[in-house]
Amino acid sequence: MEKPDKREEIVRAALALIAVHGFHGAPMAMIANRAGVGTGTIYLYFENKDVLIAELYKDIEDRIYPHIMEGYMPEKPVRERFIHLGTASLRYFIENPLDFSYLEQFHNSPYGVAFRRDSVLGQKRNCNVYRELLEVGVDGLTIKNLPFVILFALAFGPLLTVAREHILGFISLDDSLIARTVEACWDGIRRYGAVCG
Amino acid sequence: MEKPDKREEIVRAALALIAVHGFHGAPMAMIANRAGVGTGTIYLYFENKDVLIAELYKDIEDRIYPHIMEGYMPEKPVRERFIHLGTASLRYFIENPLDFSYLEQFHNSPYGVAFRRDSVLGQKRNCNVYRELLEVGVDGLTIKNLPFVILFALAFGPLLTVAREHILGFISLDDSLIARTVEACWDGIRRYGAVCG
Amino acid sequence: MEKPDKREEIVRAALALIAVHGFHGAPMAMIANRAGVGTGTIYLYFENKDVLIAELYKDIEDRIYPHIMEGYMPEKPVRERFIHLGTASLRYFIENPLDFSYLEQFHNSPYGVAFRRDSVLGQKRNCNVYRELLEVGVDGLTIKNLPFVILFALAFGPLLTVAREHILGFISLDDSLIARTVEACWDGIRRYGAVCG
Amino acid sequence: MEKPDKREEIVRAALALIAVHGFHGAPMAMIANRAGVGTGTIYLYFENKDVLIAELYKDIEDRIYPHIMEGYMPEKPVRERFIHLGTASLRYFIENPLDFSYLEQFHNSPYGVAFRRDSVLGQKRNCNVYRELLEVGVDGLTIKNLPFVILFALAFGPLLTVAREHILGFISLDDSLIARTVEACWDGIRRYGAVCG
DNA sequence: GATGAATGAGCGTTCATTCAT
DNA sequence: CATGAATGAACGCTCATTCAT
Repeated sequence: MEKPDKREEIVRAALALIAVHGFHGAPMAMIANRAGVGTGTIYLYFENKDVLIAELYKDIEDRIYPHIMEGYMPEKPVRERFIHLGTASLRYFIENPLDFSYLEQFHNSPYGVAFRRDSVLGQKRNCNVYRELLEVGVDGLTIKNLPFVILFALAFGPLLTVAREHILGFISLDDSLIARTVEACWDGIRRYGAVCG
Repeated sequence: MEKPDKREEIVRAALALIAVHGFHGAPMAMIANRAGVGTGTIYLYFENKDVLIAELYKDIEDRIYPHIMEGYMPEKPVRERFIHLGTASLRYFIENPLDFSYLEQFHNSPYGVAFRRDSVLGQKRNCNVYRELLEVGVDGLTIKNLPFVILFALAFGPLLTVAREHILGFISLDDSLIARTVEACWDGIRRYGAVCG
Repeated sequence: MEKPDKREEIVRAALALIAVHGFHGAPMAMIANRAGVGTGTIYLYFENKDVLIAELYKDIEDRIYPHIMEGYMPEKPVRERFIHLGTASLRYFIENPLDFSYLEQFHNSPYGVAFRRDSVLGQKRNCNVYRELLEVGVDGLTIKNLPFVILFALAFGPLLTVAREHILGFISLDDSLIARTVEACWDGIRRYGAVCG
Repeated sequence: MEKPDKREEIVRAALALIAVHGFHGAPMAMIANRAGVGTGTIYLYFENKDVLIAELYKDIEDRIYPHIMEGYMPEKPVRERFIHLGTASLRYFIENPLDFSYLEQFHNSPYGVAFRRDSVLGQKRNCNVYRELLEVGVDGLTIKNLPFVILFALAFGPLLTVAREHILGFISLDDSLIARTVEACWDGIRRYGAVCG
C-alpha cells in the first residue's frame, strides 16, 4: 500500500504545480513539499530542474500515445481514421487538463524549442501516426496537397485552441460539439474537387 | 530629435528581449540597459514588471488592429472579408515575428490568464471584428452553426500554428501558400449544405 | 566621514573571515553581514566568490610591495639587500597576520594553482625583486649556483614557516630573533668558497 | 584475497581524491564510490568526515616514519644524520606526491590547526627525531643557538617548498639537486664560528 | 524627472549524515 | 556488518524593487 513510489509522486506534484503556476511559479522546494519528499530527493531522480521538466514532457507523451491508438483501425478510410485520431486527442486533453496545460507551457518556452517540436501535438511516435495518415490522404487525393506542417496546423491547431477554451471554462464541450469540431477540422483539410459530381 | 521618448525605448527593448529570451530571461536591469535608461526609470513608466508585461501586450494589439483593418471592406461578402482578415493577420505575424513571439509567450503564461483572453488572437477591438464577421456568416447561413469560440479556433488557430512554424524556420511561407492556407481555414468553417445546388 | 566605501568594507570582512575560518568557512552571507552590506552588494563589486578570492589576493600583494621596498637601496651589496628584503617581508607578515594567513590559504588551494605561483612569496612585481637580487648574487659568485626556485625556497621558505609559528603563538619573535633568522637564511644561500681568505 | 579490507580502501580513496581536489572537492559519496563501498560504510569506520580527515593524516605520518628512519645511524655525526633525515624526507615527498599534497592541504586548514602541529613536518614521533637531532647539535655547538622552532623552519621549510615546486612541475629534482639542496639547508643551521680555524 | 547602487527574499543545487532494510 | 535512498540545512547567486542623490 505504501508503494506510490517517490519518482511517481514527484512527477505528479511537479505536473500539478507547473500546469497551474508555470515553470517559475513552481520552485523545487514547493514540488518536493507537495510530493511529500525532501528537496534533495528530487535530485536523486532528476539531474536538475531542466531535466525534470523534459522528463515530465516525455511522460505525458507516453501516456497520450496508447490513448489515441486505442481502437485505431489502420484499414479504415482516411476520413474515419482522422476523425478517430482527432476525437481521441481532443478527448485526452479535456480529460487530462493538467497534461494539456503542461504541454502548452512546454511548447511555448525555451525548453520546448530544445525539443525541436516538429509539430505541435507531439514528438516522435505520436507525430508519426498523424503524419502517416495525412500523407496517405494526400497521395490518395482525399486531402489537400499542402505541406505537411500546414496540414497539421489545419487539422490539429484548432483542437488545441478548443481544448484550451474548454479547460479555461469559456466553453463546455460535449460529445456532439467534439464531433462537430473534429468534422470541421476535416473539412479544412479535405479535397473538394469531385464533391458534387 | 531627442524624441524617441523613454517609454517607447523601454517598450521596444522589453519586447525584443522577452520575445527572444522569455519572461524570466529578461531581467529589468537588462531591459533598462538595452533601452539606454536607468533601471529605476522603468518604474517611472510602469508600476512593476507585471504591468510592463501587460502594457506591452496592449501595445502590440494596438499595432495589429490598424494593420488588419487596412483595406477591409465591410460591404463585401463574408467569404472575402474572412480571407482579408485571415491573410492580414497571418501576414502581420510573419512580418513582425517579435510581436508574434511575445503574444505566444503571453498567452501561455500566468500573465495571459489574468487577461481573460476571450479569444486567442486578440482582446477587445480586434476580437470584435472577427466576432462580428463570424456572427454575420452564421446568421446568413454561410458559416457553420457552431459556438463563436469554436469557429474562432477553426478559423484562426491554424494561422497561429503556421506562423510559428514559419518563424521557427520549419516552413517558408510565400504568397501562394498563405492564400491556400487561409482558404483552407475558410473551408473549415463554411457551410456545405447548399453548395452544389 | 561616511566614506569607508563598500568595496573596502567587503574586502576587509572577507579577509578577516577567510583568514580565520578558511574559504568554505566564510559564506558570502557572513562576509556581507560582517561588512555591513546586503548579500547582493558583494556581487556589485565582485563577479563571484572565486573572483573575490583572487582580488583579495591581489590586494594583499599590492600592499606588501611598497612595504618591502621602503628603504631598499639597490646600490648596496647583495647581502645587505637580502637582509633588507627578508626582514621587511617577515616583519610585514607578523604585523599583518590576517594577510599572511590569507596568503597561505590561497597558495594551498585550487585558487592558488590557477595563479601559477611561480614562487611562494609573490607574484609579478614582488617576485621580480627577489628574483633579480638572487640572480645578481649568483652572477657575482656571492650566492650558490642553484636554480632560482631552490634558492627562493632556501631564502624565503623558512620565513614563511617562522611567521606561521609566530602567528600561531608557538614562538615569539623579537627584533633580535628576526635578525638572526634572516641571517641564517642568508647562510643557506651564500657561497662559502673564499670565506676564510 | 578478499582482504584489502574496507577501511584501507576508504583511506586510499579519500587520500587520492582529497590530494587532488581538496577537502571540499571530495564528497563522502565520491569517496565511498571510489572505495567501492556504500556511503554509510564510511561511518562504520570513521565517526564523521573530520575524523576521517584526521585519521588520514595520522596514517600518512605512520608511513613516513619508517621511511626516514631506514638506514638512520644514531652514532654518526650530527651533520651526516641531518643530511640523512633531510634527504629521506624530501625523497619521500617527491616519491609520494599524494601524501605530500594531502599534508599541505591539511596543514593549511582548520583541520590542521586542531592538531596543534608543533612543527611542520610532523607530529609526535617524527618530530621527535628531528628535535632530538637539532638539540644534540645545539648542545655540541655544531648548530646555531636558536629556538627549536626556528631551526626547524630553517632546516625543513625549504624542503617543503622545493617538494611542492617539484610536484607542480616547476622544477625537476635529481639526486644531485636533492643533495645540494639538503646541504644548503645544513648551511643555514650550522655554526660558523670555528670553521676556518 | 532620472539614476543606478543597494538590498534581501528567494531560487536551484549540494552533500554530510542517518537509518530502514 | 553493509548499504544507499532519503533528508534538509546551508550555500552561491539572481533580480525585482527602492531610494538617496
